[in-house]
Amino acid sequence: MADVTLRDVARACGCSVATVSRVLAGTRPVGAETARRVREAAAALGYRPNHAARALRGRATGTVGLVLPQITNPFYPALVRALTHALHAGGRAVLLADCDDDPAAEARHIDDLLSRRVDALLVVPADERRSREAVAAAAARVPLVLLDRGCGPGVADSVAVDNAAGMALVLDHLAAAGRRRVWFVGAGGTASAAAERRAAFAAGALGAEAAGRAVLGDFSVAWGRAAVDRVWDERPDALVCANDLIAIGALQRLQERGADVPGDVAVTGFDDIPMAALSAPGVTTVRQPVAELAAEATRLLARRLDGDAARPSRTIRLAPELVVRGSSGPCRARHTGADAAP
Amino acid sequence: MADVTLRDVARACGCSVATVSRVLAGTRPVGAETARRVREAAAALGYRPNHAARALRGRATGTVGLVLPQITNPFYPALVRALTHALHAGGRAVLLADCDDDPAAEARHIDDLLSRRVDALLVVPADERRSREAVAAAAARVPLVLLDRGCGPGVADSVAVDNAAGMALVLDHLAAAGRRRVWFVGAGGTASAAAERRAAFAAGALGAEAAGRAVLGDFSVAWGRAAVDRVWDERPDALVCANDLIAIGALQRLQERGADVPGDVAVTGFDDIPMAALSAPGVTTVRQPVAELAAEATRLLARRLDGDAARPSRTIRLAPELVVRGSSGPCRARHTGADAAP
DNA sequence: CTGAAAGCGCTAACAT
DNA sequence: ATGTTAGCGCTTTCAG
Repeated sequence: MADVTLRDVARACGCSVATVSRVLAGTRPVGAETARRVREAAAALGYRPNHAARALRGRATGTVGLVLPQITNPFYPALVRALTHALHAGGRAVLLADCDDDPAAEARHIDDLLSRRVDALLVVPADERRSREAVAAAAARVPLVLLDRGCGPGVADSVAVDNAAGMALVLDHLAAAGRRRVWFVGAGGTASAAAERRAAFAAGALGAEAAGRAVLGDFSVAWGRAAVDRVWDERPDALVCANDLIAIGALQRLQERGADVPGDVAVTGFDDIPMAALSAPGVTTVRQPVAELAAEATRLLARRLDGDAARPSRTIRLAPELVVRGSSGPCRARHTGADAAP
Repeated sequence: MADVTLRDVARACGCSVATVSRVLAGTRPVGAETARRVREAAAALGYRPNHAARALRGRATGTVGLVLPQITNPFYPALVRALTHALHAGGRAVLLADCDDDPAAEARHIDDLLSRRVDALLVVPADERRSREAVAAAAARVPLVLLDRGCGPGVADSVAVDNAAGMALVLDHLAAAGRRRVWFVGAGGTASAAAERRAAFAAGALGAEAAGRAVLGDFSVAWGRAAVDRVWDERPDALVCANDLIAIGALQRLQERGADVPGDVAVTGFDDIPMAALSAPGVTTVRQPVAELAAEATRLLARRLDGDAARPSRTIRLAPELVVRGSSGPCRARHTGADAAP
């Protein structure tokens, strides 16, 4: 069961290691007959190239690092799936690291991945500001693409959903449905998705004073629940949540307090995680184009990998899609209060 | 920005590469003063060991392959998180592969990971039977631990939840609550979790004819919904589902058809995915001990890696925990029919 | 078109 | 305690 090397194959088919290497890598023209013999011998012996040796000799490891802030955030599994499939299709392997939303852990992981000589890095930064240093340093050494969240301007190539456009879709939808007391339930902090979504709400909010109708917490179900208690007395007729987890928490708590959703209050989310379709009513949300996100990210990587590395960084924003579900259905007569009968 | 090698460090501090290597790897005693100088120079130059070279020279890559059937199954993110954290803590990196439930893709990924010289493999096999060949072949080459699902007896070390014990917990709970017309909504196929759970239901079902009260589909929300329509006319007072996704689908469909859960019908799941806590009512389920699963798996790996590789394979079964939520609350008077008033 | 040979960066004998 | 040296398996000049 000892490993079969190029030398073994060369010996078996009576030619040199160089020839075998050339046949198997397809680097240079080789005699047709020789090539056949080599391939046969390699197959017979069960030859498997040693990636470590290849990596040492050449420059590439055929490996890409994927750094996530929190794999348990239900938005990421679909993204991971799309990315790994795209990368595997290109013959690369994926080294995965999860940071638990901790920029220090993120920096350590990036460091470790670099010392493992990944050909490139895909990073969903934990924090727009505090991730910047490690990301910028890494981007100077290998092609690096930021995904889903940014990290300051010009740091690296980046591909993300257009958060502003997504919020605009939501606000238009609610306005068209006659919702007037719209509150934003957002996330604080400096993760770029959080910041962009709350800025977009403020910018797009209906009327001047509406921009002030915002409460901030984090991207969690628990915060969604708490936020309902915070805004309850304001009698909102719509809660625009910064992601689906918040929306699901808000929906639950509203129902516990006896509000009719969507009759009294509409609720919207962002991301379109699987759970969003499964609550009752389903959560109206903004779908992130996960497949396109992954495709664009791998395209950017490929461009860096076999193009000039020095090109200025490029930012790609993908258009999101509004997914209308029950949670933003028709509202009933206004000013009836949350606990009134229909 | 060129890479700093051992030679550079050696030159900078006036000693040999061997000494530097010894200091940095801590393999052999080195003079305290020299060691200090070496470490200083390494830090000053920003030396980073080249894992490819290390892997080529020694035998280990410090890398473990993790092969999953479907990362988008909401049970896995928590498992991936626990595993990657445990492995990173041990200085290893994790190569991730997702198979889309396809044993052929699984075999290809295992093959690729082996040729990348992973030190070990963690595999959640896609199928008990059709994964066996690739898994057995891989287990002959590197330490391999099966997770969450088995792959036939004696193929490799394995750690999983005790599915039979979990089902027993559920059945006891329902019996104690007075449920008598209990149906099993399971998954067909040969994935071992599916097979074990349906066998456990049949074995533990209350009464002889109860064992026949089972319908089989797959591990999905859609199947849970469809299953309700299949068993509706039997007027079950409890649906024991083979996992939480099925349970959530069943719960939804029951409510759509006007059944009261848990008044008319109790619903239970398995796994305790995040969603299970978020439906209304919450889904009573069997919690998989994810942290322990990951801990045991890494312990088994460690044992193989620095122990004798030839030891007979060992199977570890972890006790699950029943999590009681609203979906299995008190039932009301029996034989009233699903649409009767309280 | 093919072979011989020089390393990639590192570790582990083997010397000193 | 430290230095010297021989490769790990592969790709890639450089000769032939």
